[in-house]
Amino acid sequence: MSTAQETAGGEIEPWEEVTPDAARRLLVAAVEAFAERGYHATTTRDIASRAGMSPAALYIHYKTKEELLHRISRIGHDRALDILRTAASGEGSPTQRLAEAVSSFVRWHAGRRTTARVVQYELEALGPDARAEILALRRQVDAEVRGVIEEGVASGEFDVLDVQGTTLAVLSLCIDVARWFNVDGPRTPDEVGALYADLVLRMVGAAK
Amino acid sequence: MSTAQETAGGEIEPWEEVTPDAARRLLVAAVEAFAERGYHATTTRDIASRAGMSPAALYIHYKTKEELLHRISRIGHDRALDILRTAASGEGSPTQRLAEAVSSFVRWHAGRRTTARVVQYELEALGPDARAEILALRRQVDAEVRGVIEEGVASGEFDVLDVQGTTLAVLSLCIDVARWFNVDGPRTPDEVGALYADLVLRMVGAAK
DNA sequence: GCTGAAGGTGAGCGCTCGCTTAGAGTGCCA
DNA sequence: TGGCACTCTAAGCGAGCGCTCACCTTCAGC
Repeated sequence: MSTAQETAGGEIEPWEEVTPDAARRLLVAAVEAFAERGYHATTTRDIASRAGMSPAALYIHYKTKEELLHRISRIGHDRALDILRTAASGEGSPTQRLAEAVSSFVRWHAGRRTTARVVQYELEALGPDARAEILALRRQVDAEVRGVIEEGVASGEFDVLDVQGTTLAVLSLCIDVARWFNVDGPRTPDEVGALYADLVLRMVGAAK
Repeated sequence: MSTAQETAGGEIEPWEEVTPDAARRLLVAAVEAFAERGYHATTTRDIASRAGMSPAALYIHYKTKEELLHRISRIGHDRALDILRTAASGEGSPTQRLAEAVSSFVRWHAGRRTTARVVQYELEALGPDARAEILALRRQVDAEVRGVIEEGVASGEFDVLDVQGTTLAVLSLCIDVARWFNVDGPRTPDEVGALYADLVLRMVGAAK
């Protein structure tokens, strides 16, 4: 049995590590509000009322509004890094692992779009210390993707002129999904993941 | 002689259409502030003081803070669309025109990063009417890129399974440049433009 | 020299923000 | 049953927000 709860849709709810229950409800409410309006446009009163609590209740579980963002960003980056690591260190050729990394990373950005939006676009609202901690995680994200591409180049499967530039472009493509993906749109997260994996394999010159 | 002024760096300053001078200074100050901190985290006092004026002066030239964002977004989208139209309707094969479209669009996002950030990421701060107007421009942006890809498919130069999905991915790649590009980083806008044009041609299966 | 339009300022209004405080309700254990 | 720890609320503080208003300066036209 998984340690993570699953929703009706079969998607993993990644906030089970946040306790007690009231703290988790506040955090989930904050993710939704930050994703919809952005950190600065969200009020603590809005977060509390979404969680069905009074404004003061927020400060029992979190010192400041920024701490809420920090917790969300930290957990979200951990999850994103975990997804990439699992794919990058799995079995199979660099081609297969890059395809799996891109498709699972994209699925996460599309399927958990609200979280991904906060994680990818609200970084600058963090203070210097928290931002530095998160930036370290992002360098690890970059390193995972770059590693797979380097292996593919070394094995001769890939044909890449600028490894770091291509790494950046691959991540760029995946991350931007959080900006445009629409749950009510014509594509499922799985479909976008498959399409983007194909496009990325083309970008690195992998044989089909 | 061009109707646009040029800076010392040779880059076109696109705000010459904004008059009088004080209104332009306020608008340029707002672009910088919105790009740095986001629309909601920027105060009208900050904008005015960057322009060397008192807080009240802003309201002589603009009805509200949101009108400033609207003007910036409108002019920026017009410029972005103009860049794409010029490239897409130019001479040469679909391959050449797609490469030119991507490289010039990316150059704009990198070289005029502050404007591009506001244009691409502060859309949701606009009210319903203004947002609808801007969304119409974005559909035209999409149509320009899709048009070139469709021509390449029709001529047999491109090998694309999902034209609309690939169009979205191409635009996605270009737009995300505004998020990560760093003026002090190792790459010039020209270099990123050339790299991304190459990557996009690979994505559409164009012969090298 | 006078006038009106245009562009500017200092002061501050009404409001909402993030956050605090005093105290009430609830359940656990001696 | 009493007391304590924990959780939550009602009320509201000080600060800073977008924006306004009364007034000042500059300058072209007569």
